[in-house]
Amino acid sequence: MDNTLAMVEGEGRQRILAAAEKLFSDKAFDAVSMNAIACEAGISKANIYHYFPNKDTLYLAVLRVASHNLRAVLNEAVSAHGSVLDVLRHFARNHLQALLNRPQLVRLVWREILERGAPRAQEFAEQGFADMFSALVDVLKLGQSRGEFRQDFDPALVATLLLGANVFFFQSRDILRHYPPITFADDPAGYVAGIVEILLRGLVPAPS
Amino acid sequence: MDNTLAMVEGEGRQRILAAAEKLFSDKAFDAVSMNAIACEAGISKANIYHYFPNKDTLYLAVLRVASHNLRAVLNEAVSAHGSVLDVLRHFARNHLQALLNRPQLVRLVWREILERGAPRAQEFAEQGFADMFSALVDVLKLGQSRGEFRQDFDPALVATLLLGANVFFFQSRDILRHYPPITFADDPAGYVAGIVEILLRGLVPAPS
DNA sequence: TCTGATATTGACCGATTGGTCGGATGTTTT
DNA sequence: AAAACATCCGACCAATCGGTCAATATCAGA
Repeated sequence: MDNTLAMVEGEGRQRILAAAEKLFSDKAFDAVSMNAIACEAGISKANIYHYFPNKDTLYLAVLRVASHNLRAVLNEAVSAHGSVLDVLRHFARNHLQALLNRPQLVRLVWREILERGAPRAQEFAEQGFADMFSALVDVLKLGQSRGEFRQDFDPALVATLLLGANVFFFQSRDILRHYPPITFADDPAGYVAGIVEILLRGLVPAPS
Repeated sequence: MDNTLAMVEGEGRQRILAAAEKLFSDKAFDAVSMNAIACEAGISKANIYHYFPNKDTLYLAVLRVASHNLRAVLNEAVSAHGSVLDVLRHFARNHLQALLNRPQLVRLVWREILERGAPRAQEFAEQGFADMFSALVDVLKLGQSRGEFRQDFDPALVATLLLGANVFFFQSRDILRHYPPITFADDPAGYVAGIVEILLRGLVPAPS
């Protein structure tokens, strides 16, 4: 019976996890030392080993919670209502906004996806993908069954296209920014709106 | 007057660069030791320092040549002729094919883009971007001026969308593969064809 | 054949790495 | 109070890190 201060069950653990998440999201696994993590967490290095048996386990734990949180954030951003078209628009906008709101989590998980030879936690990433995909594919299928979308495209392909556009925007935002003809680098909402509009209406003028 | 064998001016240099490129493309900077590079190149570690003053310089050199080669490969893939529509299709297909043909180069450059706090060679990446973008934007603008495309979209935005779709496909191909509703993970040509078709015609049925 | 320059190496260096250990702090339970 | 427990840390360890250096091997031009 004391939650007086700093003793609320696993407080030390979470301090370590938070510090590790912060550092691992900026630099790669080998570029982050246990010393740096301990320093960031304000504890001693040896103390980390009281909670985690080794560096890999700690990293795995960080990745697990990060993936879980990111998944929650993204799933939360999905829910919408109204016409299929509105749902699609909301989905795209909220998805990108969620990515931009939690850059640490996104970078952490995405780096793991890109690293080779070490499928340490591909399962996590796949779970996140699965959720996004199925939700988006469902929306598209609904649109098709309602006749609001044409029937002759693969919903999974369009889902890939849309999610990819958002992820790409997130990843290369800094580069896009100092590139003259691009005006939407700092206007994610405008970017998404433009993309969705193009997706819906296409590049080719409608036959009159 | 001897190119008999193994003495063709900077042969040692290139061996080192090749080994470093291979290792750096799989693992991050700190995860690759000079020892590993020397071993991969079949020489001694000390010998590396005869050609490169330190690890950073070597990495920079690797990134420089990789970026240059990637840029050449991508630019080569761009050239096309025929109707604007055909040019666009060729562009998209060849661009993705170029990415898939040189996964090492792409991963190397792209990792550098994603790493934080160390803009070691962002210039290289930006150059590659600039080329692709301007080429693609030009195609789209041409289509607009010819009236083959509608006028009310931002060419830079569509270029981002298309390039992003390809990069995203390249990056997350492994994940896409073991995801049931996706049938195009091993069919890049089909993927690109589907994407371009959607881009051109849009999701919404043409008004009859 | 001598000479100067370029390649190449093994041995070594200080620093840092991930990880261990014994003991010093409490806190809780008995 | 004392045993039992979780928490925390300074000091230490072997291994590896990036990097240096003196010594050799190789070879072109004289």
